[in-house]
Amino acid sequence: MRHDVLEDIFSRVTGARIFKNRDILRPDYVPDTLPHRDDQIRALGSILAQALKGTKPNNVFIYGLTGTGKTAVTKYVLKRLAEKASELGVPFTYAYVNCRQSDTAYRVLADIAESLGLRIPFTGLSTAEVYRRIVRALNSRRILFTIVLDEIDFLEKGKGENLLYKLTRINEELTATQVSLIGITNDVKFVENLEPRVKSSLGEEELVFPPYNALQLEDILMERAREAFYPGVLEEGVISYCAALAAKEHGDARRALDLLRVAGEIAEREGAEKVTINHVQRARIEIERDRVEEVVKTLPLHAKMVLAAVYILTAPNRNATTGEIYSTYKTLCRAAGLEEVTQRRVSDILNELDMLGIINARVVSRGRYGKTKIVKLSADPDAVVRALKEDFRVGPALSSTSNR
DNA sequence: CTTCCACAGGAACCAGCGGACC
DNA sequence: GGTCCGCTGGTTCCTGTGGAAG
Repeated sequence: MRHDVLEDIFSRVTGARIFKNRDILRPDYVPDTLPHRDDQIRALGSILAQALKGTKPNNVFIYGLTGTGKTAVTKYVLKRLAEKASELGVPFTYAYVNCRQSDTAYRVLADIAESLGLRIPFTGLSTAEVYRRIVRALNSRRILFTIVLDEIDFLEKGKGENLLYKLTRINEELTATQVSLIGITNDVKFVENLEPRVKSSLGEEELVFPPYNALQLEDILMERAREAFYPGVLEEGVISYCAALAAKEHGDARRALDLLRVAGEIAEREGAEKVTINHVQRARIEIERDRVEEVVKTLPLHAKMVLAAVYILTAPNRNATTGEIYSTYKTLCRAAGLEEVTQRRVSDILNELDMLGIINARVVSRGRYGKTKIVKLSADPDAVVRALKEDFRVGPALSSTSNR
């Protein structure tokens, strides 16, 4: 995202030599070794190894917080298994679906179909039709098929459940092929709310990925840093500092890697010879800022309007209520010549902004004075306002009404 | 103890769009 | 070219509710 062609050229010219291979620190890079995940690799491996004998492996459910290596381990084991299977001449394939990217039943099925080599249009077919095609494709050949549903909790409620139910029962419709499922989630509550029949079927085996502690994160970072950076460019303590920061946030390895990568980028940008702890501190701020701007920029129009209203009403020590926000929002809309949405919708928008971590909304009862949400900005206000101004010109309205 | 504010948030439904099918 | 989809971003109507004021 922050990759900049010119930057590379500049740094080469100015002779900054920080990164040997930056991509190794990217979150989607699957390394050859996964430190401190031997137990999980062994467990998953022994479950899936059934496939090599030509029998269907049990379905697996994998839990663990973000950045605990669930995806990496799963991909790694499946890749190795597929290699082994083709070596042994066992017909085995798998589909990997990220349910956050493909967050509807239709898209999940489309992804699965595509890994089977079917061509499925973006839209236009009914989900039932896609499902039928998958069944037909599976029946026409003889393979063991594993479906990975990563971030399964992102499937919409109701419909998603239906899909899961269907997938757990798909074997009943199949003759030649057997399908096993791997569900991955970081939301423990998701499993609790699952329909019992789906839960029991999907959870034939369960695997828990514990968070990494600071020391383990350090090992991971060391390993990657060796490949990613030139020797000696990391100042003493940088790795353990990244590890410590990420360990505080529930041992998220992705976070740790991001910090290290961005710190390196900052160092390179300013032509420093070494990556220092100060670079890491700035990296933390920059990552957060980028995230906020990215999220705000892609917000729908009225969500931006609502956010602008929140911005105007909240100062460091002042919170806003739903009612206040709604009337400010209406004023903004009128000023911009827009039709305003209902308060009901604004209430939902506030919840959405809360979930995105841009604002902080909690419902309180003020007794006689009713029940409301009190809202404050939780993201960096400067980042918010910068993103708002960029593609939507509330600039003048904001600065003239702003109480900052 | 009751009232009653100021909303929360569920349910159902809708318009309009892009896109594939036949 | 009509028909059928799913998705997004709404709408309408609604019942529910914590706790200060009376």
